[in-house]
Amino acid sequence: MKDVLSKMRGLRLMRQDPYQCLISFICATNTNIPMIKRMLTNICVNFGDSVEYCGLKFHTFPEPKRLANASLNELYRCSVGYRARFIQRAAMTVLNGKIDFDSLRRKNYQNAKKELIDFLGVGQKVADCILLFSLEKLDSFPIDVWIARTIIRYYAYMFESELNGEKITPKVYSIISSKMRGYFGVYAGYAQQYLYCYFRNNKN
DNA sequence: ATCCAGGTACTAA
DNA sequence: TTAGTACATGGA
Repeated sequence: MKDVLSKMRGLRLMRQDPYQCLISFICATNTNIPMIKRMLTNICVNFGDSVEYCGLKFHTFPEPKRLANASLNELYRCSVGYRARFIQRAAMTVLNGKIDFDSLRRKNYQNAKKELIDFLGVGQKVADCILLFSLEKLDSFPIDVWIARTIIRYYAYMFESELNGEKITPKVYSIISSKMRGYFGVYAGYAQQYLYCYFRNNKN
């Protein structure tokens, strides 16, 4: 960690819009980063508004209303596959005001996480990402395949062989999560980001 | 052809 | 509660 910190110094978390973060990470399940970018670009091009900035054209992220009213067939054209249903439902829930991100921001990690997992298409990992990237829960420690490999390689000594291979079952997720959150403390999320970026970009 | 990718829902023990 | 399995898509 000491080595990673010095090499990645300056890496920072942002406060992404929670709704955009929710939709984005619903798209991020069981696929790869280039594909995620493609899905989100498609969503913006198909449903967002076109704007011009510094002579360049962009498409905004569509408002909840626009996505909630999109048909499944329209969503399929964004190459989101089986996620179309989840995206539609999530947008509707946000539109209806059935989820209040500002209140989640005031709650602690555990309670906020419980509410996020109520979304279809949102499990522990996606919830942890929203908590860390949008809701200021810096003690959230998202576990994807890459951070899992890093932990198995460098932190396996902390576990009593509860890690069956590399498969992140919900149970294994909980075990790793609580162990890492306990170890790194209130800035566990920053620890996760530094480890993730370092070991993903350097492909060790 | 088969596996994998910033996992999750569903079902049956 | 906990394992097995299906899931859309596209690249390797």
